[in-house]
Amino acid sequence: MARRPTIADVAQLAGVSRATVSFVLNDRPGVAAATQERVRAAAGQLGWTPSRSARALSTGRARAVGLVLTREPDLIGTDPFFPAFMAGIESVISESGDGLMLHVTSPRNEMDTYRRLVDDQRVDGVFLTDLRVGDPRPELLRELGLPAVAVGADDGVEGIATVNLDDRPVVAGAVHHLVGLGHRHIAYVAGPAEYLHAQRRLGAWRDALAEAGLPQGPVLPGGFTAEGGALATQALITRGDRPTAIVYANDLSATAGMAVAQEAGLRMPDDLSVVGFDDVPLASWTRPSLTTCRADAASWGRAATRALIETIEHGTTPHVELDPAALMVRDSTGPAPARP
Amino acid sequence: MARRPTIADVAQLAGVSRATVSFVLNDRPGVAAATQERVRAAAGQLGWTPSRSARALSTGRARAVGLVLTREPDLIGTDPFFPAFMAGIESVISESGDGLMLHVTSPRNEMDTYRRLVDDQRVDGVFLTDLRVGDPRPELLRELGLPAVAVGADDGVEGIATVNLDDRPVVAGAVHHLVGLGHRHIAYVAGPAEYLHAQRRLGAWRDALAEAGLPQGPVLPGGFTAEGGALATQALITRGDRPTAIVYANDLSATAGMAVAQEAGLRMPDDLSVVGFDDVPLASWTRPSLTTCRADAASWGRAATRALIETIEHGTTPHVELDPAALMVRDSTGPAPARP
DNA sequence: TCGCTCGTTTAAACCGGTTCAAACGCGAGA
DNA sequence: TCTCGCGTTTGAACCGGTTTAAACGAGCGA
Repeated sequence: MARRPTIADVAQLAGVSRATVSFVLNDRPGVAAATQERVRAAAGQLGWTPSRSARALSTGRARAVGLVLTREPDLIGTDPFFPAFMAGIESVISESGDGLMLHVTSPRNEMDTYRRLVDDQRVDGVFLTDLRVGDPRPELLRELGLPAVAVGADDGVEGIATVNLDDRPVVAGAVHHLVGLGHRHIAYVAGPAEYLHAQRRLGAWRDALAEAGLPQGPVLPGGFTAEGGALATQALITRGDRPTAIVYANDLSATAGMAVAQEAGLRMPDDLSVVGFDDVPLASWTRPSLTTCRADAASWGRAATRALIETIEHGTTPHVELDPAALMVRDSTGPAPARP
Repeated sequence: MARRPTIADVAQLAGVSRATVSFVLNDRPGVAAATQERVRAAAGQLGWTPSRSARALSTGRARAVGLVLTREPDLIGTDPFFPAFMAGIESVISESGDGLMLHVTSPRNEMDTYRRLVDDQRVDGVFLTDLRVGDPRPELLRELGLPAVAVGADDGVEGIATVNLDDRPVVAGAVHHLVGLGHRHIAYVAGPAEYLHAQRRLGAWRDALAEAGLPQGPVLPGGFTAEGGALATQALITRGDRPTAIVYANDLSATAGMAVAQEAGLRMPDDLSVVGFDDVPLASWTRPSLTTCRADAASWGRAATRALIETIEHGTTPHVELDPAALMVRDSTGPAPARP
C-alpha cells in the first residue's frame, strides 16, 4: 500500500489502458484531449513518476552520460577544470532530467573503466577529456559503439563529435603581451607531453615566438604539477642566460615557480615576468597576482553536453568551436629588465 | 546478430534454464559444480554481461549512489574537498561495480535535486555533505526513505548514518602552536555561519583560546571565499589592536588574507602569523608557505561510502569517527612580534 | 442501410533479468 | 519394490514500462 504507484494504477484510476497512459506520458499524438486530461489528473493524484529502470529496460536508453576523470590519485584536486566542467554538463542534462555518472580512475585502470561503462549500459554516451597523443579511446569507443564527444580535440577524430577551444590565440596573446613589454628571452614550462592540449599550447608558444621574430627560448617539463613547476623554474633561473619571462602550462606550475624565484631573491615582475594558464581561484591572490589565461570551463561543459546529446539522439557528430580563452593581465608581468 | 547476448542465449548454449544461469550469476547455492562450470563457460564464450537495467528493474536496486554538490555557480571549483572525496567514493564502489551519480546544483535547487533523485530511483543512497544548521535534508530523506550518510556530522542525526571527523583537536593544535609562539591576540576569519562544520571550527577556536586562558579575539566572516578573506583581513589589520595571528576557516580565505596583509606592508610571519584550513595543493607554494590543517578527504570518501553501503544493505546506521586532521606547520606562522 | 474511413483505444508481446513453488532424478532405507 | 528425502533444475510469474497490430466506434457518403 505504501508501494509506489505504477502505470497500471494510473491506468485504472483514469479508466484507460496502460498503453494510453504511456502515450500520454511521452506525449505521443493520437490521444484525445479529454483522455490526456484524465490521465494527467490521475497521475498527479497518485503522485506517479515512471520508473527509470523500467523505461531504461524497454527503451534501451539509460538517460545518463558518463564522465571519466583519469588522474593519478595524488593529483586529484589540483585541476580546476573539472568542477566547473561538471557544472556545465549538469546545467544541460538537468533540463531533460538526465544524470551524470562520474568515474574517478587512475591511468592504469582507464580503459577498463570505459569498457565497463559500455558493458554495463549505464550511460548513453561519454565525454572524452584529456586526449593524448595516439589516444586509444576514440578507437575503442567507436568499436564498442558508444557515442562520445572529444573535449579539446580538433576534428581529427573520425566519427566522434568534438568540442574544441583553440588555445593558440590566447597563448599568442600572452607572448605578444610579453614581447610588447620588451621581453626577448621567454621560456616555457610545459605540461606532460602526452596530452594533446599540452602539445598545442607549446606549439602555440613556439609559433608566437617565431612570428615575433624571436629565438625559441628553453622548454622544460613541468608536468602540470607544483613540484614540476618548481624544479623547472629552479633550472631556468640558475642558467647562464636566465630568461626574463616564463610562460607556464598551468597556474599550479606558475605559482610554484614564482615561489622558487622569490626564494632565489628575484623580484616579480621586475626581474622576471610570469604567465600561467587556467586562472584558478587563487590566481588573483598570489603575490604578485598572476597574469594568466582563462577559459570558461562551464561553457565547455555545456557545449560538450549538447554535442553529445546530438550524437546520441541523431547519430550526427558535430564539431563545435568555442570562444577562445581570455588573457587576464595582472601583476606578475611587467617590463623586461634592462639588459645587464 | 550483433545484438548483445541475453541470459536466454547463455542458457541455451549451456543447455540449462534461464533461472539456472541467474543462480550461477549471483552465486546462489544449490547449483551443481559441473553446471556452474558449463554456465560460466557459455557466458564467457558469448561475452555476456547481465543488463543493468533489467537487473535494476527486477531487484529494485539501482546499484549506484548519489552525491549532490551544492554550490553557488561561481564558487564551484574553489573547494579542494570534493575531487578527493569523490576519488575515495569511487575506490569503494568500484569494487562492487557500482556507480556514482553526481549532481551539481545551486542552493536554490537543492531540495528539488534530492527529490528527483528519490523519484527517479536512480540511486540506492546518497551522501549528505555540507550540513547546515537546521538542515531540512536529513528529515526529507528519512521521510522519503532514501538511505543516506551524513558527512561531517556528529551522531545527532536520527536514523541516518554519519561519518565524522572532529575538527576540534587540530584547531586546538593550531591555537596551541600559536600560543606556544607567544601569540596572545588571535583573530578568526570564519566560514558561513550556516554550515555545521564552520560552526564547529569556530567553536573549537573559542574553546582552545579559553583553555589557554586567553581572551576571545575578534571573529569576522570570511565566507570561505578569497574576497571574504581579503575583506576580513583588511578590517583586522587596520584595527587599533591588530591581532598578531589570524586563524582562517579555509586556505582560500587565508591566502587572500596574506596577500592583503603583504600589500599593507606587513611581513609574515614576523608581523603577522596566519593559519589556514584544507591544505590545498598550492598551500606549500604561497610565500610564505601556509601553515594549515590537512584532512584526508579520500579516506572520508571511503568511510562514508562503506557506511552508506551498510545502510543500504542492512538498514543499520553506523556512526564512524575518522582520524583527526593534521596540522601542517609551514612558514606563515612564527614567534609573535614583541609588543610595541 | 451498408461499407469505409479515420481518430482513438487496447490487448498482448517484449525488454532481460529475478524468484519461488513445483517437478525431477537418484540413492538410501523400509 | 516402493517410498521418502534431498540436491538440482525448471516453468512461469513478476518487475514497470514501451510498442505494434488490431479492435473499436462514430461519422459520412453512397
